[in-house]
Amino acid sequence: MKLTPVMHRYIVHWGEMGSRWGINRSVAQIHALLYLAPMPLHADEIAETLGIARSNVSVGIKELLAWELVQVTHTLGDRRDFFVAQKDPWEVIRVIVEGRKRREIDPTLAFLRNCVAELENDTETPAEVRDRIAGQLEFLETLTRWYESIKGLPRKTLLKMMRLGQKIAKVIGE
Amino acid sequence: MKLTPVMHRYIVHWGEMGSRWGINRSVAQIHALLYLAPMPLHADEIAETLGIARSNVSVGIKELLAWELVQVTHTLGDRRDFFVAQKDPWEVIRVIVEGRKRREIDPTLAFLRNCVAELENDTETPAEVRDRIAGQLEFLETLTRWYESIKGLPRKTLLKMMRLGQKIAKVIGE
DNA sequence: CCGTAATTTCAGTATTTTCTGAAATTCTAG
DNA sequence: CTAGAATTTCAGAAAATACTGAAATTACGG
Repeated sequence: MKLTPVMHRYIVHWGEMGSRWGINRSVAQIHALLYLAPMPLHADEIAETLGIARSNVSVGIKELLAWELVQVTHTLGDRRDFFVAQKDPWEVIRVIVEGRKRREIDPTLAFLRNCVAELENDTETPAEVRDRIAGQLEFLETLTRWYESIKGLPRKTLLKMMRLGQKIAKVIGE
Repeated sequence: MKLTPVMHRYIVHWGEMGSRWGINRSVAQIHALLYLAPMPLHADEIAETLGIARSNVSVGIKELLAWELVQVTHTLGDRRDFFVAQKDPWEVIRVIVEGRKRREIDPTLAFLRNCVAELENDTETPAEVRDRIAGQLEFLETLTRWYESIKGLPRKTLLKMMRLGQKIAKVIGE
């Protein structure tokens, strides 16, 4: 796919952002390209457009499929896989947040619970350390409970809640 | 500082988490250590406890100071710098979110605005691409406006708003 | 089934990031 | 000032991560 200068800059920026957040640059670039592309692309075209190896695209796409940020489609008379990205930014963020929560926050919660349980009868670790870990666990639990309760709400409701929050802030700020 | 097994595991876990989120492992470990430590530590002690080079601690600490997650303190009769971490988990998250917003989200917003402006009279880029970028920009702006309005609210108010959200979710969910 | 196109795998290589240790610099007590 | 302690800098080494290309596998039309 031919990239115009703006598209080019967009993809580079997104790759850069990705790597700052612990996402492979190529993966982020593939995602950016598919996010912009008006039509489904096949792996060879992605590789050629981004100037990376075909095999690299294969691995990257697999990751994006696992994240459910990209889907496979097909055309009649073409055996190749074509890929399309989720185009709704709200949905993109939702999927990323949910994924990182499941892959990173949930295991951390389990880990902290385990630490706190062990510290129950651990006499060598200072009490202050135990309290600190317990406090952090409680904080994370508060946050995730909130997230779990609101994550399924329709977008409209979320937007209303955000506007409500802004109003409250305005009143308090005066 | 002598690490008990739980402390050791905690620091390792935190280092691991850090690197998944684009934070240098040593920096994350130094932060974890100072977060647990009941008293201020000096650089040599940090290096020895974590088994990393003194110079590495120097660089890591500088970064944590820049993030304002760690502060320097001194003791009478001791020329060395001692370091303490911010211990309140709410404050830790607040500082991290604010920092990443300033360093990454704000420049991205500026970048997207620039893209949209250029696309005004760019005939070679498909209209669909322009709309996509504009949509993403609007989304990000909605999110940051909300964040900016509530970020200064007292913790109590935030907690109330979270509980309110959970109630709304419960009612809608029924 | 067969032949070929498409895709995936993965060992080796390249690149990027992180870390070290020695040297330079800064700081302070005397 | 000066001496030594504390800290920082930074070039080079080490480690981690990402990428390539060739070979293997899979998938499909005929």
